[in-house]
Amino acid sequence: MTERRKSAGLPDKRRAIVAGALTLFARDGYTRAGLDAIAAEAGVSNRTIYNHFSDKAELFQTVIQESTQRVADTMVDIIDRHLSKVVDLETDLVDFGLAWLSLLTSDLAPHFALIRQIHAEVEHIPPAALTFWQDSGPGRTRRELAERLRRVAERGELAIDDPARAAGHLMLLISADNLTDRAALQDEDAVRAMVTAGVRTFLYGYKR
Amino acid sequence: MTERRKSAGLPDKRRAIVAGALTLFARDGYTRAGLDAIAAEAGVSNRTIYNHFSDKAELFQTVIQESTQRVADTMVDIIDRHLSKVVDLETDLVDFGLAWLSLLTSDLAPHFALIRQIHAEVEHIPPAALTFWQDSGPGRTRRELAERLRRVAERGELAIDDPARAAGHLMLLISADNLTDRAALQDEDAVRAMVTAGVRTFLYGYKR
DNA sequence: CGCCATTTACACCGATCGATGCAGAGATTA
DNA sequence: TAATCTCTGCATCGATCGGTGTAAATGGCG
Repeated sequence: MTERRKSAGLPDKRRAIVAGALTLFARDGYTRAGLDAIAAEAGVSNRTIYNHFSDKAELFQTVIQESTQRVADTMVDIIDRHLSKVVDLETDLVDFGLAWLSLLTSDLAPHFALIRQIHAEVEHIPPAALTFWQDSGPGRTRRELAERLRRVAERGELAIDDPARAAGHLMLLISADNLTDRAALQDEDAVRAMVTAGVRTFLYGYKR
Repeated sequence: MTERRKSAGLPDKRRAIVAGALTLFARDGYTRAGLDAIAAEAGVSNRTIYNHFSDKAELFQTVIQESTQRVADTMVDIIDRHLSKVVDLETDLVDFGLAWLSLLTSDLAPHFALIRQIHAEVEHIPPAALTFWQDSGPGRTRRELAERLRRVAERGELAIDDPARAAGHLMLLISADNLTDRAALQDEDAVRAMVTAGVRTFLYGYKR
């Protein structure tokens, strides 16, 4: 993978650091998360972190990039799996939405807390890093979803003039208010009802 | 208004502190915002802050409460102004959405940055304070909007079985991706197009 | 004027934090 | 074995921060 200098020494230390940093950055935010706590979480010496990253900021950016990469991969997978062959549109969209929402309570959950940290720290993150994240994360999944919707529309099942906007609307309607009402994510029936309602609003809004 | 102890002394000091704290909390977040910086922003001595608030945490909660109160008042005003008497549903909803979005670039803008801070700090805020904010802010506006939509539905212009959910959908569709694509808020035509598209998706999803 | 509450500047404390230096332990490769 | 690299623990530095004490200054009100 990432070619390593020479011999041994750093087998998974770097991975452990990034994983631990994700955990703490997600929960505590950039400023609150101390490097000592990150080192402890990663089971690594404080000093070792500076063998792999020059800076706390660089570590933060690395965490963002790697977590975004992994989550976007998973999301694209979900899109492809549910929307490549559409049989019954509403059923497939609801299943897609349920798979989508299941990420929020999966082992990828810390990522979404990290996203909230990014939104909060937006004034203190280099614009280049922001646009990179935007493009490789939400932008990528949105393009992928838009392309799937465009194909469905081509077959005449939906009337969509702006697939990107439609993709945005669908993602919003599926996620609904998971930010304000996170407790509801525990109730499976409530999740299904929320997703179904969102899909129907989307569907009847775009139905041919 | 809020009855003050006795005589003079604290005319607007407290207001200045809360206003300055809002500015800095919104931009820098709870941890990064220092009390010295807040005092400077408010044109007040560091020590004076502790004459009005026992704690940084208490100051933060006060800022949240007062800002939420004011913004919610404004939002309820907008709802009432645009949706009390509905003439042409789409036109009125679009106008409502434009007024709604205009808040994001108004002098109330710092509030929405503060909201992002709340979302990020959600693990470090007393649950009671969270539910209070949730209920008096987003919850209140949502209930108000839901009530308006319910009345419109009663007159037969919309088919809504769950007004609260419909209100949530409408707010989402109007705001669209203002979080990810904040640059678009500067372009008035783009904003109108976004709002119109959101309203139409909502409208055709709920139209009778 | 004189009482009283508030404000202010300044000094200070203890704690935390990011970051560095260093010396030694461990492991791998030539 | 010797050289090289990483990891580790520890000590430390400088800076920042939340919060307090204090004494002087301010200004309204009797």
